Amino acid sequence: MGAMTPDEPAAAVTPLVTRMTLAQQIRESLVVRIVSGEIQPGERLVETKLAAMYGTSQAPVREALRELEAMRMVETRPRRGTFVRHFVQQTLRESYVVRAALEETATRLAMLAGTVPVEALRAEVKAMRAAARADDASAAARASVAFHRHIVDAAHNELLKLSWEALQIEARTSVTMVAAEVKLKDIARDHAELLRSIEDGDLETACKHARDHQWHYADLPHDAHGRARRRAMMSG
Amino acid sequence: MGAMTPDEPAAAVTPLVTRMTLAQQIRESLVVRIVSGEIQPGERLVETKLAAMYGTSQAPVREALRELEAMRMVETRPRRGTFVRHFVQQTLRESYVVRAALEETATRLAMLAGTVPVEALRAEVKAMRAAARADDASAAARASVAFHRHIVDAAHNELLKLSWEALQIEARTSVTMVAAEVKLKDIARDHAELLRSIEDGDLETACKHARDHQWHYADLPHDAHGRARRRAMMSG
DNA sequence: CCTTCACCGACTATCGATAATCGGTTACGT
DNA sequence: ACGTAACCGATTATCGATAGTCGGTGAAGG
Repeated sequence: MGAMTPDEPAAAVTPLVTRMTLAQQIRESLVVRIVSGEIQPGERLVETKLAAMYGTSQAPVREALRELEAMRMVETRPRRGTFVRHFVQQTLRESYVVRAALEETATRLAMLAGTVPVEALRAEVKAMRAAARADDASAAARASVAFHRHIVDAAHNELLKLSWEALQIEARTSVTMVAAEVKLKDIARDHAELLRSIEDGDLETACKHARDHQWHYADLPHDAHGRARRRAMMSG
Repeated sequence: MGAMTPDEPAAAVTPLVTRMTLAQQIRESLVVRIVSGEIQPGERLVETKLAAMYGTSQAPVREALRELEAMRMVETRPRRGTFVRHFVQQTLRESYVVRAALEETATRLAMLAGTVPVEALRAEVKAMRAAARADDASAAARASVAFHRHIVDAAHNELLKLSWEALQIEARTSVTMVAAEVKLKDIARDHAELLRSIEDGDLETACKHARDHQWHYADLPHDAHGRARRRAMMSG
């Protein structure tokens, strides 16, 4: 584990941030260390060690761990301890299928409620096109995530949003783009098509489009971890 | 707050349940009390009071509250306290929509892979019928959850399973049954129908059935808190 | 009468210590 | 040598006590 030692509350440095509770600060720190890879998947997080490391008692650490658990970044077994989840355990492939489920529903809800933010979606597609021209994969990924988040938001279902966010789309999207060598222009095109079907107002078609849009990615080659799933997974 | 006073850990009463940590026991108790309405929306949950009430220290109570927060049943503002959400009932409603999304997909995956555990599903339906005859709502709820869990398991998608479990179906199901005054016989019948459509092998029909099955509950009257949702939410 | 500020009581956030439990290890009986 | 039971070290779950913060209250000032 790292050597980070927040020996000082650094009150002067973070006059505003110190408003956060210790637990929150510890949580954020752990998130960074996990996603950055400093803390390896499968690694055990010992409460007392962390407490010593951060210079606090066990209590705030426990709380931080609980929040991480809610975020699905770690796994806690009573009286056993908490462990960093294996990223492979949640393959990219799987995430796309779940995204498909949630986003299809989000599309349905948003269209039924007439709350689809068409303008915002157009803007994101535009951003994707620009990113494609500039060959900026990162920007394209961001726009794509924003596009889908707009839809999920428009569904006005907090729990749906929560579930969606829990998938940590951001963290996975960029990976896919690189691993699957997706053409940036194709991304822009795909989203434009999805948007068009939504604008057309045909509920079932749009929903199916939303679903297939994601299932498509699930079927792309990713990496060594993603065990090949049967082709049949592509919806008929 | 209510008058409930578990002055006794009731160790003799719950020899098995004691395997759970105090925090978990407290959480379950609070869930019941909140969804049953004993604890009103907006009500403040004072950690020290609860600790005294349950005969524990503040720590397990805090943990229970954190879990409730993750479940979106309460809201915590640092150094302010935690309050029961006003949207508990709506959240219940929302959960059915999300369940619908996930279970529809689970059904699709399981059917495509040919891994639907038909026998197990039949057994659960049978259990529901028995529960209906015995007028045992608790048993019916358990069978229903088991039924759907079988399907989700059969999809063989870890992340889907994870997302589904995160909805805390158990905690919510019993509530709906009471709150919505669902007829136990209807439950058995609904599941039997869903099962039949799966057995028939018609993918799209079964999927739609799986979805409508849940959306139906989302549309049931719950209580005064759940603001009515537009009928249009019922899928067309 | 309305706004400002120090003070007060109520609670939360955090601490340090203790009780309990888990997995592994060692000693023992066969 | 093998299976079983008591023992151990490590770590979590829980406790009881304390420090600090928040909202409200009432006096002081305009």
